[in-house]
Amino acid sequence: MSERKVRVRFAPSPTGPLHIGGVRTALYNYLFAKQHGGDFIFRIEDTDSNRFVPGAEEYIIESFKWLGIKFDEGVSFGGNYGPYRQSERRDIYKKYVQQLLDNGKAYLAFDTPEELDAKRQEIENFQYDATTRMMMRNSLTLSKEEVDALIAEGKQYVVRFMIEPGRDVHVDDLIRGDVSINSSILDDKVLYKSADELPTYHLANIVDDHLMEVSHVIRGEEWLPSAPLHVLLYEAFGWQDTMPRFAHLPLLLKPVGNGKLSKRDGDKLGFPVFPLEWHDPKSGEVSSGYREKGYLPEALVNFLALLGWNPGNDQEIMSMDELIKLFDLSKCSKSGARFDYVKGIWFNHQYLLKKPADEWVPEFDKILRANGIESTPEKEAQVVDMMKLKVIEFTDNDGNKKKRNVSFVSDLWPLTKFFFVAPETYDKEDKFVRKNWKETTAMEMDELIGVLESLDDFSVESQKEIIEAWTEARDFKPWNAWRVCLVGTGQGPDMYELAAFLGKEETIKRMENAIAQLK
RNA sequence: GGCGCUUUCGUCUAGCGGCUAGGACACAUGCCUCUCACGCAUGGAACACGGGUUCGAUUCCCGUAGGCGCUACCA
Repeated sequence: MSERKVRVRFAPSPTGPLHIGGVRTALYNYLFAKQHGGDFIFRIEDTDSNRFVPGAEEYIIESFKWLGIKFDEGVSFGGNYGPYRQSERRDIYKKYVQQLLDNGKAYLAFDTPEELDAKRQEIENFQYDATTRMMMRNSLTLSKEEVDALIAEGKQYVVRFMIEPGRDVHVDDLIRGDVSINSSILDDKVLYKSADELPTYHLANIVDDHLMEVSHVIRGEEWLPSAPLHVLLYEAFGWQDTMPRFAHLPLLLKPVGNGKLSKRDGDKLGFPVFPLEWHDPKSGEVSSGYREKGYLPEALVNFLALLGWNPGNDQEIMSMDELIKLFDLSKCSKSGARFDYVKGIWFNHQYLLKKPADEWVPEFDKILRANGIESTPEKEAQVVDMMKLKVIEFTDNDGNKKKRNVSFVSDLWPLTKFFFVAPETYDKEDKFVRKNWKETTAMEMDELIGVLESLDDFSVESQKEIIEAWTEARDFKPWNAWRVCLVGTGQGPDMYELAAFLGKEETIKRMENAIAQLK
């Protein structure tokens, strides 16, 4: 193929929020474009006026902004190949439809939806193609006068592509190699509808890709069956020399059960399928988003990149720049990938740990405030550092109690409440309390209070020196009971660190309170 | 039903004729330890099946079975 400039596009239809599978498709296009110094185009395919959803376009743009996937041209980004919204390209399509009509590659069909339904009832596996088109109402069977009359009457019609049967059509796919099908199984696809004066996907897609000089079409596998049709269209226009190269990506499958990942699966199974939270303008329904769940965009990108592709070695953590460098269409897998969101959580954990504590603070502070706690960034960063390697308990979808690493900033709250709020009551029945609070403990804690009170310097080092000398002399381990006093149960960081964080006064206050309650 | 794509641990995958079939997530165990952990170490776990081709198949070919997709005046 000719060595022309790499230009790829992501072309969603604005029928709702961006699906996570669409995000991955866009990501691969982006990686491919950037690796080759090419352009990445954002086109809106709104040729189905019935399915338009307000706000979807803005949502999609905001999603990519959050993810760090940047377009070079397109709707809202400018460029020299516009307009980039298909509903604004009506005149262009009309011209090309006419060209096909003039060349005898397409024809007008007047069959109403009802008539078509009737035919489908009448003939099993009815298909509008070479075997049936001569029994339908179209410009092939009607006289020129009849056709003109129908149009003059204002009768609605569609333009159908005339598929020549009995030909093996080959698609050279970058991921799958040569794919061929016989043109006889293709139907005479509708390319244009007079009702709304808009083309269908197939026509608009080919015309736009050609006019926008798209070099590679990287899209989901669901398009593979219609790829031969697209090849035929390029031929019909005489554009085969500049036809883009195709790559059909494997689909994202449900984590459990059968079928591809759908918009409805997400919240049902406990994970988002959309990058951003989506508020449905019609139903008012809210679907969760990765951003709102506390995912880091770079973690989501990394996770998604590896669902259907890998660099050929064991490397898993990769920045966007590394992905751009390493991405390779020929290393994409061919079969669908189950969406393993548990691994997504792990990716977020990895990326969260790479962030210095002060970068956790803004989000952490928000959560604290929501719980009525005011603190300082310094203190909050300290807490993050003490607790970021901990584990959080959660309930999975089957109602089982499970544990996992701190993977989201929001995981911190249940683990860190005691840093800011003293335990109000002490539960004698708590397993940890029962095990570590013995008859003599109150006395020992009293003694420890005495030791702490003697400290002028309440730093970790100072405490450690004095307390350790004391425990050696007395030969016992006060830490678990001390933990009960300050935390209320068996959680938290190193005791010296915790005490130093709370300060002498608060530490002793909590201890006295515990002694009084647990007596 | 028709057509196409696809098939390695539970999951994501490496492998591109000869390997004790590798890694990661998840799971289990041990070590560490002032709690829960992190970390570290260890472990269980896979080539769908049947024919070929070949000295030799996880790898190439053909079937079968399973999975996925498409089959609209939706994209």
